[in-house]
Amino acid sequence: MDAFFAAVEVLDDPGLAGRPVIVGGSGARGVVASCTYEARAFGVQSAMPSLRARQLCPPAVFVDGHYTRYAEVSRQLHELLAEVTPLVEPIGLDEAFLDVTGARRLLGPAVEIAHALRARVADELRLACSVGVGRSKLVAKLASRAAKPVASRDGPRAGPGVVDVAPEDELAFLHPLPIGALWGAGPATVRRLHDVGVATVGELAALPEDAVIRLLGPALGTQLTELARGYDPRPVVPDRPAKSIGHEETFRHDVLEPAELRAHAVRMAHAVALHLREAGLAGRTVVVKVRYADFSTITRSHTLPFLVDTAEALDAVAGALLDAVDLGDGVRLLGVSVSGLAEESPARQLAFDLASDTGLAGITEDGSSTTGAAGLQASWQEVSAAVDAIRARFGRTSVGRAAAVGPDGVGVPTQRQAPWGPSEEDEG
DNA sequence: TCTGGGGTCCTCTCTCAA
DNA sequence: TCTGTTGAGAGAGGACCC
Repeated sequence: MDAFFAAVEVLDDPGLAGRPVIVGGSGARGVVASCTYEARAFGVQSAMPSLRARQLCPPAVFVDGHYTRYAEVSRQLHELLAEVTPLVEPIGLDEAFLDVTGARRLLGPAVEIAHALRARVADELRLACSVGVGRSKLVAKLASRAAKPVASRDGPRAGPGVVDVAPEDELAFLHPLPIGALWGAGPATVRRLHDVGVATVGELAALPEDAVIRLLGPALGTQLTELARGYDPRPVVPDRPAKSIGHEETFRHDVLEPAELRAHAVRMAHAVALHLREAGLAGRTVVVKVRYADFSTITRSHTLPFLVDTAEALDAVAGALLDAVDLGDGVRLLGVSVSGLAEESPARQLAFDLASDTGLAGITEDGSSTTGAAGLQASWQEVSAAVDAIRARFGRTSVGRAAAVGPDGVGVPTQRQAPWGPSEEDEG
């Protein structure tokens, strides 16, 4: 999708059409999540600090964003894509890979499917998208980028909309591109390659693979060499199971008090537990992430011998991990996440663990307590199920623990509408 | 300029058991 | 019993994606 979040905002408020619109956290710690091509003409980009964006584009209209609305449009988009082929692999809310190998007999060549898809998205969602057609994910992705509109000082210039790269043209298409165009080559990798005089995909393709492996390690070295030579056998995978679920927040002001940080941790444990149960999942590894005032970041984790999905069990582990963390000059961001996910019922697992009497001791060497994690999981499981049932009937904010009251004052932590940093309103 | 949030994957180090 | 090797798993950090 082209400038997805910003385009949805313009769709919902036509008064914004033709103006530089920036969706993101408008506060001092916010970043740009998306912006219209009118804003891009001023040099504004995604992930740019909002303060910088404001300097570059004084006439910009800042919108805090409406995440649930974007998710709703995304669902409509994916329903539409699923009508083309069942082989749809979503990449975030606004992108997807489609394997149309099997759809070609019914719908025609891939490039025709691409044009038809663009027209349907424009008709039914009233949004613009760009489509790349290629033999591999890499080529399709880069082709879709080439199909997008271009921001210029005179206003947005329409792109081709659809770019089709034939197999025999792949290397001619890939090799002039900057190295950062390759999937997996971010700023750090680009720097390392620039240091050895490699700036384009073609220059990387000409290097011996073992030299790239020595520079970047076996996994990334092999991957980038193969991509640079046009070899990308990755299939389109429709259903990727989640590997972790978490929640993190950057605070308006650095947190210095342990008690305040613990209160945030309780709230986040509730948010994560809710998300886990809604997904029908439970996890074994609890991870706490702390970002300090100087932006340095640490993580602390603990793997339990049993699955948990209740806020109380998550909070017991997260709290013990947090107790062992030095708050330093203040904490800017706190995150709680769970990995080692499984669909298996925690109740069944726990019954087994209790029966075999394994792994129910505490986790910290200094004796601080998470000894309750197993007991809490067992005792709160039924309560959590009952709370879930009440929320399913009366809404997510109908019931919750007082300790988990969020900044918006509701009794359960909710997914924030605009998860890209505190807004000006928050800071006011 | 001063850096969000939700994720995935890779690498390195350490510990423990065989 | 002690030592060295190896592999698995956990923990931590970093890079990357949208």
